[in-house]
Amino acid sequence: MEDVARVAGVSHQTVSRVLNNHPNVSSTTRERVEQAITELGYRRNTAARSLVTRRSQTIGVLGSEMAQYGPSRTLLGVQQAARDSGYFVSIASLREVTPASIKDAIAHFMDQGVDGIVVIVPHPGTFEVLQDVTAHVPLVAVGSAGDERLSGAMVNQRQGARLAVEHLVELGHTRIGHLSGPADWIDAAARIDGWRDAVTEAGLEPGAMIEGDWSAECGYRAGLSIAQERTVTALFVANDQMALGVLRAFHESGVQVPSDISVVGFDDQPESAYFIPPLTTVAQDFEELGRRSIDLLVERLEGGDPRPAVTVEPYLVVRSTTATFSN
Amino acid sequence: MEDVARVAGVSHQTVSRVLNNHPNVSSTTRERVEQAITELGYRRNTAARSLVTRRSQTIGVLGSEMAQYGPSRTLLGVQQAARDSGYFVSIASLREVTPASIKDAIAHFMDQGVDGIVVIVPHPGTFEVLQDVTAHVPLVAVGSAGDERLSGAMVNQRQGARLAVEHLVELGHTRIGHLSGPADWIDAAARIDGWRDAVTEAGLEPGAMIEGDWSAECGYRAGLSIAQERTVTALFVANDQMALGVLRAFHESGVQVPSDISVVGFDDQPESAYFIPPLTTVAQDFEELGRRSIDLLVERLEGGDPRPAVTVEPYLVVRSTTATFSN
DNA sequence: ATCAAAGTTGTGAGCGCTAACAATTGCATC
DNA sequence: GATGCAATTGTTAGCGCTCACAACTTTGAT
Repeated sequence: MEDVARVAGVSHQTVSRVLNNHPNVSSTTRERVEQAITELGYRRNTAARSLVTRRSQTIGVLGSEMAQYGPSRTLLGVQQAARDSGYFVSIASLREVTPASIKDAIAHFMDQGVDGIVVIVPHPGTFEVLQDVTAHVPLVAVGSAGDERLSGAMVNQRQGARLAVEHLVELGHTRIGHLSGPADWIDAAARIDGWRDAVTEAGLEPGAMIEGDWSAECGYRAGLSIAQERTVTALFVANDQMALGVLRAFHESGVQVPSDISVVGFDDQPESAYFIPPLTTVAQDFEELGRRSIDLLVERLEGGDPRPAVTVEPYLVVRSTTATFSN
Repeated sequence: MEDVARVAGVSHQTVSRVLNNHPNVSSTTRERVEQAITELGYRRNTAARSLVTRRSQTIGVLGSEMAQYGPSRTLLGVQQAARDSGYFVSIASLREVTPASIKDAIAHFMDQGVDGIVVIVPHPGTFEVLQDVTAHVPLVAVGSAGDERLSGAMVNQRQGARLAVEHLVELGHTRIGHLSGPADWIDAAARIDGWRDAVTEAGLEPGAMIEGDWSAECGYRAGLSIAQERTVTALFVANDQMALGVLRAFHESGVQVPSDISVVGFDDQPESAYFIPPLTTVAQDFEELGRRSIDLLVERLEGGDPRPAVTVEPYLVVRSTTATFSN
């Protein structure tokens, strides 16, 4: 910086002012300094800057299940938005989600001196742990509806489930089952509620519900038992991976989709359009979710008042696993 | 730090020595200092430390296609290994891979003052761009076989393709086609070579090859045309997503898998076991790939000599899309 | 011409840490 | 008991930057 100052014929402080866009710098000096900067290829030292400003321009992203479609996609949005807002993004992904591993990761971020933290951990216990932690920096949890202080953007899961059910009701189905995610997951619970509400509102009895674990394997097993019992004519599955397993189980069991049983998934992964048959599913914009969460966090970092959580709306994508029921 | 020193009754420098595991500190003082540290909940300031040591303990990870299975999985390994080695991980994922966006991301990392960079960008042009950049820090490119100076760990793609072909040959197939990835991608090219070599070595003529783009959609289209022409009895597909599309195309065209045509994929995504029918595929350990690459980088960061690239071996997972050919 | 107010630039200190060196201590040797 | 050496501890400076404040320059009104 001293070098730049010398070349531009000003003091180091003036260079600093140019760099920080201070108002009271004459345009001629500013130009001279900027020229010196490009001439010398000068880049300001982040460590020194952080030392005095006590801000690192870094956002920590705490994630789990990062190999899955939803979270990895959300991370993409988070990362892009953060970089666009001039922040560096540091990540820590949890191999296993335990209070200890969460605290460990938060400590890691505190050591690093991050300015804020985004949590992309869809597990239920997470938020209680986070409340204890009090990281001394703003913290936003993607998809959490729990605590006002730490809730980021979230997808209206309930509405997504409603969309799926209403579609099935319109097709004339009266016995609509649900293969859910683990009931203690926030998202899974919301989808269960949405399913039950929408079915009830349509004047129907909720069909059988099976609690799954999000995996294709468990979808397969659930599918086999549903195929055997045949108590429902339509099945709302809480994610596309389980739906894949269900489709295979039905295929093996001789259950025709959609003529015997209709199936609706959730997530709209890119592959879902190529399932056999192509999957009708509820799409959610994960990247947007990430982006919005960062916007919220950045606003808070730059001194804005905590705003209410924002909601991203899902939408239905109709493909070939749903058809009118006519028995 | 001054506070800790006061509590422990020593100078700040001694505290620093304890923190950095310097040898010449008596065990009694060390203990006293450590106790003071936990008592005060002291954490050393990274920015100040970086300022004087000129190292940030941060590794930058440059990625693209992060929503895909392979890259996101690799990132997981990279991230874990880096954290285990005491480094922070900063990420920048490219929305589109262009020389400009790559240079931009590298500049971002240089601004941040990362100690080293890992590149997880499977696009071919990347490496030429990286050679220009000369980031002034060690740089490792995952999966690159090109330049000695920047090659990290890589999967033996050629061997993977060979495994797939040999399996098909053993089953009695003589007309083995290939649905490849974009031919200018490093991985795709290696798989093409491996396929051609293995087929030739078995004393056969290579069957038809179609160049795809990794997507399920393109697999679907390729599958339709292959089903129509029926010039091969076995198809080696360069990734599982395209294989999914192929399976659907065959299903729609009335081609039975595996009795009419056998199919082998590549990657072994978790879903592949639930395709209809379950996919025989070549598995590769992406996390290991990431871990090894970081090990290489860290070694270089800590002053080790540049070592030759390490190789991760893939293996075949036989499921239900392959069967003996007997016509 | 004189002064106040605003605009512009420079000076000095210090953020929290580590590296180099200086000072002190303990201990074996002569 | 004096001497030398190693082990341990303390002192000082400075990494590159921003902040608070001081100093200077311009402008326009009196």
